[in-house]
Amino acid sequence: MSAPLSAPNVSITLPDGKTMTFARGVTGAEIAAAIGPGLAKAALAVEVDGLEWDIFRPIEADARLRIITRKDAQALEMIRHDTAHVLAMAVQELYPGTQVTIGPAIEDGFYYDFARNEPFTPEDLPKIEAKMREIVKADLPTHREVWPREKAIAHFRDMGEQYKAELIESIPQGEDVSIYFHGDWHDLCRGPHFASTGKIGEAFKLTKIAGAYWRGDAKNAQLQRIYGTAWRDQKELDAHLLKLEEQEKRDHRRLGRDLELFTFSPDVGAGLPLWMPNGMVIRQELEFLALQEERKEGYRRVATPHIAKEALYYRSRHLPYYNEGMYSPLDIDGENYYLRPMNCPHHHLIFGATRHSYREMPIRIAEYGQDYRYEASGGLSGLMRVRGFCMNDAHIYCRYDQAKEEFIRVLRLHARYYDLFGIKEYYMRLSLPDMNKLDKYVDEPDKWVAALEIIKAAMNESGYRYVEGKGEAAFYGPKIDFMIRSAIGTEYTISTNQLDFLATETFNLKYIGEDGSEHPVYVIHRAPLGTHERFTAFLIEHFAGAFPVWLSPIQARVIPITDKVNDYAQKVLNALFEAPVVNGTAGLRVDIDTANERMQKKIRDAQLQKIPYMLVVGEREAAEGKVAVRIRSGKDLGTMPLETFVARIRQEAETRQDVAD
RNA sequence: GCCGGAGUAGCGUAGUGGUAGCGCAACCCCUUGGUAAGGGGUAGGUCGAGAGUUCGAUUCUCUCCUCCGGCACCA
Repeated sequence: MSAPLSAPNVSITLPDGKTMTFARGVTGAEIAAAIGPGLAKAALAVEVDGLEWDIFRPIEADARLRIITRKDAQALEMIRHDTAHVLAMAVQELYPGTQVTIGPAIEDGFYYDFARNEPFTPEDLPKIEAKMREIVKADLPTHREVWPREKAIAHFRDMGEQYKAELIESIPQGEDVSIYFHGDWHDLCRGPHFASTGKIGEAFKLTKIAGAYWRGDAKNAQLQRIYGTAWRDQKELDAHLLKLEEQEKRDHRRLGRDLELFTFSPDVGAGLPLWMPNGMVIRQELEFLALQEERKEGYRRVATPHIAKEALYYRSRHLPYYNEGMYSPLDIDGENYYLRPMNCPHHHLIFGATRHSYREMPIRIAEYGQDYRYEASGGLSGLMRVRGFCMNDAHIYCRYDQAKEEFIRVLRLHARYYDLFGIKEYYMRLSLPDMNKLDKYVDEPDKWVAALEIIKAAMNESGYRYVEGKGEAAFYGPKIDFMIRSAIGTEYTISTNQLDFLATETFNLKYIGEDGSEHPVYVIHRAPLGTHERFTAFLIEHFAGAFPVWLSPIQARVIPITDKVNDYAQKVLNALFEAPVVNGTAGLRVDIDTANERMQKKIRDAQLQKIPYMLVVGEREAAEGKVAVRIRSGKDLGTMPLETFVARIRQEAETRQDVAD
């Protein structure tokens, strides 16, 4: 054991503020021993100059140390990684012959991938978890050994751990590898790990079983993955589980059913949504919004067919580059027709149908276009990922010198929409080609670079922050994607803004310049409201089904207290129907509940349907020409003249802005 | 597409080798009630589809469809 020495190179600040120093080569475990049993118990690890470090690795550099205790944020990732190890230990003990592969810490928890012929079943999870708790209780000590690469390969191969051996083989020759032991069980691992299995604590839970490909490649064998969640204490774990429950309540699939927004039928087909009357309201209001905003921006609307002949998709390069995403062709009189996966080719044909002067550029062609894509069956999810959808599409044909400014204008349109909906939880991704998979992208290096420069300049000038995503580009050019997360945590592209250098060639899209000759164009593909399907799915979750008044399928419900006031209630309803609304689908969407039920029951029903306004009318209101207004938060706004309420709800519908209460 | 799980009335669910219950919703009756479920009754199911095993299948087997959790895919 190293006590403090005379040539101190390593110093540590204890939780009480005191400093201790040690010689180089000391390990965190030795430091823990030196600082006394009380602290050693609290210490889960040590941190060196802000980097995570390993309690078993000799500290060679001059360094300032800090003890990591359970309370520290750094402890969390280590807990999760250690718990993954304990999971692997438990599984190998319970199911001999199971091979281990990898098991990292992830957001909220960890997983471990196993190779085993028999599938794990949901009933296995409690057994594995019980075994894990035994291993934690046993508090098995950890130690670290460094082996030469070749020894490690031979060792794991002898054990029958083919996957581990393969992993080590991918480490460069001549390098040593570290092996971590927890008791007798050991694994190739970079570390760091705690001093013993007992440090993990009790706040973990196995959550699900899944299939996963070895090394993330569908060509490889499929492994069995066990997921778990792990936290620093029970309180954190409980809070996490509660959060998951709350998120589930926002799931658009559940709310879509409860609020009768959309449905699916096996008789129609997977991924082909049926919009119900309530959902259609949202869809139409979104389209009205787009129509208004796009008119202000100089877009002109078109309408084009949902199918086209094979030749069009060869020309557009969809068949060479995007064939897998398209439905099989329809044979019509011996000729192949395809359901269109995108609207671009049709729009290009419209642009190409007439000659364009440089003076009239840019040309902005818009359509809420219905498309069909043969998405992988396993990827379908409610309205978030479908096979038939309607896109808020437009193509902007512009001169090269206009591209940057047009791109920025589209970004600003995005921003206006997002502000309107109060969407804040998103990020922008600059989607780039993957240089290792060049066959997925058209081979025009100079044009890729030029297009990228325009987008980057547009992003810098507009000041929007973004991340880069390799391998996310379209085959015809780079793009900015707007990324959101669904209630169950899956990430989706909700909107997109793309720059296309290819279409000018494939569709011979040109304008006549000042010099009288033809010049190429850039095409901006943009869908700030994405598809009706995905955008509505997102809005359902964003608002948890409680839409602002302008989007609410039913904006107000009249609730007569007794059938004696049904006539007056009907008068209230008619007044609302007749109130003019400038925006949207014109007129308010209201109904009346004349069921033979008590008012309390009717209020409850309206509340569950998340209707913004309940207008309770009884004999008092009828006598005074008033309505008693209750909002869905439960708040009672009191009695007000009918005209006062009409003015309020009209204002909300027209401004697309609810009055704060 | 791949691995695993699941489909019983509009929704949520119970159950069985001898063709099915319950709650909510729907409909009817009583009740005329002042801000989150009044009481009673009625109707509603080829138990996802097809085939096989069996005297007999919703139940067991197979195929398909659809959904769920992941993985892969997502121009």
